[in-house]
Amino acid sequence: MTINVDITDDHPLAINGIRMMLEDEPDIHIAHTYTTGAALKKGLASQQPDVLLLDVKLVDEPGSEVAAFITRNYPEVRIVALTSLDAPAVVKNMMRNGCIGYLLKGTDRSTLIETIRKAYYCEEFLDPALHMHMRHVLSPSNETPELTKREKEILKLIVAGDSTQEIAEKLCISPRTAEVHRLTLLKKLDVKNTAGLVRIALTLGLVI
Amino acid sequence: MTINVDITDDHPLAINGIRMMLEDEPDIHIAHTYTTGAALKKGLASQQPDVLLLDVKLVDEPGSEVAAFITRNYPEVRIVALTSLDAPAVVKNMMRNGCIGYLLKGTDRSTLIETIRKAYYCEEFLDPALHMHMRHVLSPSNETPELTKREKEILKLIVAGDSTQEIAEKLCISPRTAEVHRLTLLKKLDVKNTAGLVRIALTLGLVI
DNA sequence: AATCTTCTACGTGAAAACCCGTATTTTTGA
DNA sequence: TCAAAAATACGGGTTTTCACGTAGAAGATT
Repeated sequence: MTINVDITDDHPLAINGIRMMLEDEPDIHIAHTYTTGAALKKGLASQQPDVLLLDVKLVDEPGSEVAAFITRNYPEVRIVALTSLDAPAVVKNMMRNGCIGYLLKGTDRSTLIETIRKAYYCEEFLDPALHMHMRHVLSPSNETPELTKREKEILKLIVAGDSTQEIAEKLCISPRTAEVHRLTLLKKLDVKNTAGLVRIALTLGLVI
Repeated sequence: MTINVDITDDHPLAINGIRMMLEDEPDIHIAHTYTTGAALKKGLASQQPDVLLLDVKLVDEPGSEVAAFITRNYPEVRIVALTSLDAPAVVKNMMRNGCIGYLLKGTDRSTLIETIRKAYYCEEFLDPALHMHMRHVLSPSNETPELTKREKEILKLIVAGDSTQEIAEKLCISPRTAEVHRLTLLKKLDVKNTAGLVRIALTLGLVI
């Protein structure tokens, strides 16, 4: 039995690091590695791995959206998020989008291997480093509402520094409407001002 | 002749990746590796490398400040920034704080080795991937003003979501003064609103 | 067909942010 | 030591953001 593993990380160095950790395992085979979400999607079209190690921050699109895409189109691929981000909202976001495991990049070799084997058998695994704080976060009572397409659009413009007026002009909508979206974002992301929106958007990888 | 190299990166995986790239070079010896700025500073107190590979984003403090600290206290250490950030302002910031080289994490093995050797002989080296766009950026006519200690303090609070009023209370200064600092930041960083401040601060690693 | 969500649009008012100044004290550095 | 830079504080004004509403149209889902 051989577990085929794909790796997607925008840092070739990180890919090398993972490869080094796995190369002595006879039952784990690194099939393909990708550095962008686009390359990954293209590669998956022709061949799917058993387990995919997926970075949360990619250069071309948010890892959460890549995960959602894969879950929708290739549900048999077990996705393990592998990242340095340990914010509860990030973990929540990735798990909700179909990841079966979540590892921090500070993980050691044996944990990485164990996680891959568990993922292969469709067993969920969270990094021990965040297990403690995550249980209540991942409970249904603590759901971060998902953002709509429009809201993500607005959020990107806010991060880019556009005012409500400018957003309205760019999207050809009323300033009132743009403002409503802004206020909805404040509530959904549970922050109180623009600074919070930008910070959340950047740290959660909601925008590129 | 052996070049002693230290590596500081908050991702152990990245450290492994770098180590793998360098382990077959007889003249390069990896002396110490660190995952935080604090650990690096502590280690440097007892032993300094010839060349330090330094990530721009660390968990405990901005890489630019670590670079400034090392340049001030251990000027004989040649610092090579090694990061995935390719924004002109980031490069500028690191070079100004004493780095002699700047590599992107997408770099290949031979470039990494060449850069380390050049750094050892105090030769400057910028990643070819950004060489084109950087020349004019690094010219003296295009200087980003440095932020004062107080301004960095204010900036952190802004990123944290505090209003001018709240900042004034926390720092025990007049709201007017807090506002002046905010406006100074807008001008120095050449953005037009709070969203821009937060974005710049986070992408440049000015705050943690 | 009915329902739910999303996107759209509007009103009002308070708070915050932003832009133009001036000016004193403290700190830094040449 | 003397000049420059930084930190402090204030006035008056416009623009933007934020909070509290209501409500119709389009689309998806059940």
